[in-house]
Amino acid sequence: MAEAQLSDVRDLDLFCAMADEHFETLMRASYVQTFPPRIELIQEGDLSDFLHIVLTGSVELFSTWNGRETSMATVRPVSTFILAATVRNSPYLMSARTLEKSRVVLIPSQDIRTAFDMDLGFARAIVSELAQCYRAVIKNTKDLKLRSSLERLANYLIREQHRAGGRTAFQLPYDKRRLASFLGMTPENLSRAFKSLQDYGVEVDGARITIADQPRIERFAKPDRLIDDYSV
Amino acid sequence: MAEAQLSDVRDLDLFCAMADEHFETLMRASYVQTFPPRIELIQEGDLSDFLHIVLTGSVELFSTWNGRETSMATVRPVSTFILAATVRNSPYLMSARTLEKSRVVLIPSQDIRTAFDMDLGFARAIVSELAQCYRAVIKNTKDLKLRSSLERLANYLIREQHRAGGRTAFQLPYDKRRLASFLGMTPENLSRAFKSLQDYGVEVDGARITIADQPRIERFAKPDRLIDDYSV
DNA sequence: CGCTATGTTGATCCATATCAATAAGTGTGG
DNA sequence: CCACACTTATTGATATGGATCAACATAGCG
Repeated sequence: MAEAQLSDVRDLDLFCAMADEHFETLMRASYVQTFPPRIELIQEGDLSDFLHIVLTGSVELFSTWNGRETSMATVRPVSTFILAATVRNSPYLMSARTLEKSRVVLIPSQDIRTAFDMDLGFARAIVSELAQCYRAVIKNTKDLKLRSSLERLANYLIREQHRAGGRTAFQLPYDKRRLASFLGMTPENLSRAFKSLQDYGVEVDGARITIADQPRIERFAKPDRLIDDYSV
Repeated sequence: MAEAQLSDVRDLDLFCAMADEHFETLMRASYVQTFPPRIELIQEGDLSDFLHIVLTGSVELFSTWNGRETSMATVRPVSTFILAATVRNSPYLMSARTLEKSRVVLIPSQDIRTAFDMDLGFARAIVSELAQCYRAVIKNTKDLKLRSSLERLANYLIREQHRAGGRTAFQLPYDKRRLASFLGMTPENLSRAFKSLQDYGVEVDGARITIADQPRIERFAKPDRLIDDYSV
């Protein structure tokens, strides 16, 4: 693995408290691979052999049932995914596919479990990461059950704006079809929802969003730290 | 704490691998309290001071936003709740109220974190528990996003039947109003959904449900281990 | 034994899905 | 480098699942 990438991994919350020796052992056991777009990295139901880390590109987590499919999350660099399946040694509950050309680290699940037992800092980090993932999904459930699709979109845009550094204009990070699925709505309904938000000072030009009237959209969206704050 | 209750706690997955000494320290720092029905034990947004364990009775986890409320889960004996907030030392994302008279153990969050650092068996159990909680919420999200309300009800009934030992007849564990909210629907809609399921051989008499034609309801519900199996 | 909360049923409304047609990109191979 | 195919996005028309409103029934409970 290239030096720069290695240090990106090292800097992850999950690894930064780990002893050098243990980290190096883990990395020696790992693989780095570059995948083209739209490659299925993981199929739900498969047994968890590796913890995955996205170095570059992006990966979509999605699930299917009875011929239907829904987008569950998008993983962006640099972060891990399917940690829960790894530590429980259980089948994946979600599938994963690259959205674009992506570089991914694969760490054998067994080595993760071994490192957990040997390194208290790493153990603490795993717990912290898992708890954060849990809380993120709870927030997502609240978003889904307590808000209408228009409210979900409005709050999503406010969160994305925040993630883009708070600028009034920013780009949607992936296509609208996926966004619709992530927000639990159809592409047609998303398209109409964007139009409705024009009344609240949101301008849409393709993937470029401009929040022209911040107080107005926030008055409508009512963002809540117990749903929308990533840090809490 | 009474001997029988203490051993119930000891037998929890979370504590059973823990050294005696550490478990006793934890229990000495804890409180046991009995609460009447409909008491709010936790308010979302409050800081997490205690890990809670339900010994008897039952506790509802719910969330609110903008004047709306939704039921997130029901905790039944003997299990813990809000472990994630405890380990992250963060505000609760859900409120909790007793549904009936309930006996609850309160373990100071700080003692949990101390025990984590001293006892590898406990650390492993916490990780395992958190990962399981995470996976439960993911399953719930898949249920919500991939299924109609009728399908959610049908699968819920099949799961409850399983939990009741697989008998054809069983009781709903709490009132229909809460069940509706948990399933993400209105009480009126739930009432009609129950009527619709009569066509699939489900008989409803108050809180008593009879699955008269198991293959029929399963053909409709299409239960899936990656959504409905608690053990996976 | 009434009172209040819960559950049911009917009528209606609304948010969102579905179906259909078109437009606009986007990538590929000739 | 362009033409074609294919996917994505938009828009309109319509259908429908589920919500809301209202009335009534029922059942715990003080």
